[in-house]
Amino acid sequence: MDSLLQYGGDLISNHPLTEMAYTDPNNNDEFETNIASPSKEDKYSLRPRSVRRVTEVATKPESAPVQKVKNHKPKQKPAPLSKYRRKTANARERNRMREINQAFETLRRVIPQMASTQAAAATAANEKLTKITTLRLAMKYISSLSAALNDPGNVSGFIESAFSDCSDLDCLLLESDGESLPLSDHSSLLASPDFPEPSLSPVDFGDPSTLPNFLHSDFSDHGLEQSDFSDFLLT
DNA sequence: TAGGCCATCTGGTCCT
DNA sequence: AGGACCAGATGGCCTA
Repeated sequence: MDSLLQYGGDLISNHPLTEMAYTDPNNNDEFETNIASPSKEDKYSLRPRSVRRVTEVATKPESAPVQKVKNHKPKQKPAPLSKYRRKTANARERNRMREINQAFETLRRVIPQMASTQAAAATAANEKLTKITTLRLAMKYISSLSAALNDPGNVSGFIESAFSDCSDLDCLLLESDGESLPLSDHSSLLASPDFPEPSLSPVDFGDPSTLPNFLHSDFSDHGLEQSDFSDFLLT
C-alpha cells in the first residue's frame, strides 16, 4: 500500500505522466499511433484530476464500504472504459475533430479575404484565420449574399459593403458576431415573407454551371474558383 | 509573461 | 454495447 501511495505521489510530482497514461500492457499502442499524429505521447498525459482519481482508487481498501443508501438504489456508475476502448474512443474523437478542421479549411478557402487591414496582414503573413474568425466572416458573407439575392441589381455594392464598412477586423468581427449582429442582419439569413426559405433552393449550387452570374463574378473577383463554392456546399 | 488559440484526453449523455 | 457528440480540463505554442 505504501508503495502505491508513493507511486501516486511520484505521478503527481513528476509530470509528464506519459508512462502511466499511454503504456498499454497489452500493447495496443499500435492502434493509436496508426491514427494519431506522431509523438503526441510525449506531449499529453493524465490530468492531475485523473491522477488523483487513480491514486484514490489505488489507495482505497480492497473491500470499500458499500454506499449506505436507504431505499433507492444508488445509480450505478458505469465502469471506466478499458484501455483499449479508451484508445479507440480517443482515436475516433481525433478523427471527428479532424473532419471538423477540414470543414473549417474548406470554409476558409471559400470566404473572400476582404479589404480589412488586419485580415489583409494576416493573409500577407500567410496566417490562417482562426476558427471563430472564420465563422464570423462566413456569417457576414452569407448575410451579404442573401442580401444580394434579394437585390441582384446591386450585387457589387453588397459584397463590397459587407467587408469594407469597418476599417479594422475588430469592428468587422464585432458586427458579424452572432450575438451582436442587429436583428435586421439576422433576418436576412432567416426565412421571411419577403425572402422565404424555398426561394433559395431553385438554384443548384452544387453545379457550378448553374451558379447565378453575380455569384460567378463575385467569386472570380476574389480569386476563387466556382468549384470552391460548390465544393463547400457539397461538403 | 499573460492571453489567445489549438489539439488532445476524458467522462457524460444520447442514440442506434 | 458501442459509437457520436459534447463540454470541461489541460498543456503546448505563439504573439504582443
